[in-house]
Amino acid sequence: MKYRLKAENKSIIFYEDLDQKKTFKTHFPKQLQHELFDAVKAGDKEKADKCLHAILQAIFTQNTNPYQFQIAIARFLNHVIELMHVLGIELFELEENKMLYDQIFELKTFEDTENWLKNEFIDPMTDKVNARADAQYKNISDNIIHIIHHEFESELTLDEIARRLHYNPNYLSSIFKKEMGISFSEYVSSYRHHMAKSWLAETDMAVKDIAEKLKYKNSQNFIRSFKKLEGITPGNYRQQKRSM
DNA sequence: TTGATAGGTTCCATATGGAG
DNA sequence: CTCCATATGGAACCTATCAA
Repeated sequence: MKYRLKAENKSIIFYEDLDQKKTFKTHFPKQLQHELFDAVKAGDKEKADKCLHAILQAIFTQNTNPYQFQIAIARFLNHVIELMHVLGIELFELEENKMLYDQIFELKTFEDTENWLKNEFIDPMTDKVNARADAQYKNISDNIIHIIHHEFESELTLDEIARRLHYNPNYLSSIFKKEMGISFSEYVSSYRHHMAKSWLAETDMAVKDIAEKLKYKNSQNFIRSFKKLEGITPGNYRQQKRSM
């Protein structure tokens, strides 16, 4: 909300003032900027760079006067910095921040401007978003695995875990797969299978008890899925291990 | 966000074989 | 023979995943 108020003060009101007095006009490609910011938020560097280029192109062709061009760039920079704050990214010290606007007027060519914006802002921001996303994915996956390893003896559903970690189940499913290479349910069943094998080999627990512990509704189901994975039934598996 | 789909789970009926 | 654990098959049902 604060951000919104600030943005309105800086851009909209300011912009309307200028427009009404008709002292000069700066054209500004809002739609493109929106696309650019979405690309940055999504960590899509390629698209971000493409959008940046398109924005500058638009600003450049619509503001023939070099002064207008620089004003438009300053405005754009303003928005970029706001985005940075919204995303919680700190690329510069405060003093540096003030000097940024001076730098605009030292940029001689279109290419200079594009490279400067790209290298100083857009790319680093996109990188940070990506790095953060990676770390977060890793974190979330680790959390899920931790839960699975500790609670495989109780009912485990993606919905329940999603609720606990405050994420959408679909989202969780996709990032888990991205990180681990297998889906949540595959991971859970393979972990349970792993535990079943070690119990069969190392304990005298009855098959039906193992089935119950692993949250199968009845032993038939456990036997069925075990056989599917292992090729032999739990009873046979145990015999085989015993005779070794 | 949604709907379709594939694969997994459950329920029910039934078979086999060992123990009492 | 009866009881129990183990094992299989088929149909209904459910759920995670994926693509749109």
